Amino acid sequence: MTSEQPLPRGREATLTIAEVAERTGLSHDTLRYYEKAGLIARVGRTGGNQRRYEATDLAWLEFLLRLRETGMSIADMQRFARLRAAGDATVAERLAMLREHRAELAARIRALRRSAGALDDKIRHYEGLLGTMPERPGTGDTR
Amino acid sequence: MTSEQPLPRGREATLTIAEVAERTGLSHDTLRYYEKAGLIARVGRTGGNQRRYEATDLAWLEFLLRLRETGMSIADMQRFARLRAAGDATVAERLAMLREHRAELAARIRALRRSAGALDDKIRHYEGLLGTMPERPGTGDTR
DNA sequence: GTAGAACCTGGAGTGCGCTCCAGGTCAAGC
DNA sequence: GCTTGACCTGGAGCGCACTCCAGGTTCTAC
Repeated sequence: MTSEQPLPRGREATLTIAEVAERTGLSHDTLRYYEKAGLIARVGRTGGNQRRYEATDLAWLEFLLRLRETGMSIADMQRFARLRAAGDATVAERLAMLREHRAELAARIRALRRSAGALDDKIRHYEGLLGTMPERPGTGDTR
Repeated sequence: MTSEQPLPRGREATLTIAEVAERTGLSHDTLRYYEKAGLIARVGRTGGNQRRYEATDLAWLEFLLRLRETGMSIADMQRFARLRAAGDATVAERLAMLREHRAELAARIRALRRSAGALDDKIRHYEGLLGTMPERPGTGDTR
């Protein structure tokens, strides 16, 4: 044992990049890219410079994934991450960002539902052309 | 007047690329790109080779826009357009494409709603931190 | 008939969000 | 101690869906 003790707390509490990739569905490359881009703060390292993610890193990544899934750009996530890193003084601004994003998301969902309706019309039109019965009435009720 | 009569039917019935761009929100470049990519059949031309769109072209473009809005890739729209161009024998295949796309869309909408809920939780968390009243309860009811 | 705006083509360039690569270092099991 | 697989870095490359450009032609209004 040298004087180096890379990870003080419970040895079970950290994850390798492969484990985080598995849990999040992100690739190793994307995880490194997100870190380089400043979406996540520099992750803890072993003495040999390999990443060891903590639970908080994982939780933050999962939040980022939700933002991504709802269509937030990397640039906006960078802005949010910067605010978060700047501390409590930015809470109001972060809240404003989330509210705005939430409103855009609501609009997107409404637009998708409208388009879904139009798609259903088109599908019914094609079914009429074929004289086909609708397939399993109610395949995915999203209206 | 030469022997050329570029557009036989009613003169009011066709649109220039600028007019179609205005109506669809697509740029001139995108309209030409879609044509080159085979998303729309070659549009009618004047004697001088300038595009004159007909009502059916516009209707098809609007359908394509709906597919695009619901997340269909250009490659898939190309496939659909090819089937359409091939005639009635492909109706069943087109219907299958639309049904599959519709199912994916339903799944996407469900995922977005789930994420919207998580976002709402986060927003409430931040509101708690600030001791703020929620802003206009019910800004965009999408749950 | 002419000016200026609108349009044409082929092809290069752009921004986004990754993804891949080369050339190394590190860690874990035997 | 060695092997083998996992990991590291900086930077190049990619696929998608456009967007821009150069250099030329056409249309419309006067």
